[in-house]
Amino acid sequence: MVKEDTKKGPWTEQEDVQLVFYVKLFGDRRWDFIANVSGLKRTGKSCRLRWVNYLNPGLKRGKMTPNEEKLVLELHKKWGNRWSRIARKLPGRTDNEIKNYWRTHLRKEAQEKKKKGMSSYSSSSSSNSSSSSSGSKSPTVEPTPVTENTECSFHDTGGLDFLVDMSKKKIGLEIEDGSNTMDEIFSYLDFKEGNCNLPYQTMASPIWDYFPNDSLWAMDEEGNKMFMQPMGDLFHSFPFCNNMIA
DNA sequence: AATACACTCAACCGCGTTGAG
DNA sequence: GCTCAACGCGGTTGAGTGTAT
Repeated sequence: MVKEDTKKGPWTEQEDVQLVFYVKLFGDRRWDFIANVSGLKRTGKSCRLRWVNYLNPGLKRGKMTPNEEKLVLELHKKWGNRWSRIARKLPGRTDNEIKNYWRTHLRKEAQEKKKKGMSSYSSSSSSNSSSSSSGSKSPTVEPTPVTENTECSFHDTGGLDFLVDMSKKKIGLEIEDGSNTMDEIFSYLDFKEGNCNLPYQTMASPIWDYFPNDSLWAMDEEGNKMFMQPMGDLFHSFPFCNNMIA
């Protein structure tokens, strides 16, 4: 199906909020479905990309740590440009982020070291050369444990500033500084790490209380197939959504 | 202060894979 | 087994930003 007037280019704040809302509602799998029901004039592909690379609350932002850098080098040496595979070993980092990082930082570095005849990669920028695995050619490099409690977690590094600002301005959340802001936002959306992948059927989310029982689903003309009604306007029927984008 | 150049990263594109019908 | 739509991945692009001259 060819989508007419599909939007491209940078995402707006409202689109982001809307996408977060619908992913929260339906999980992060059915991207074409989400693209359709959300009313966003985006392809499912575009929605997925935006979520995976930017909106996902599990993302970690900020500079790569020396350990992460080292791990990327090790894994790239082992797997080549299998970015998504490498990304799975670095919690909170996306394939796109690692790919970009590699291209801008590490590729040059690795090439230079190769020229100099170094037999294995190791991060020169890593001051942590005394790490227990230093010099090891072991293929199983333990990733630095990256948790939401580390100092440079996504929440703490000011990701999604727009949501923060918007929350301050439009939701009325009282946020004093940068800490906890995203927690507050996602908490507000009842959207915490760890349950964002839940299929909507199993989400014990009060968000469903908002839905009228018979407004989401309808039968097709033959009456033999249920389908989800377009919900572009439904987003606006939630009080807090209107508050957010008003 | 203005300009050029370098860098970063969000987003798009094309293609291969997967799974439902 | 075949077809087609959706998904996921890797490569690439280009706008925005930073830095050097």
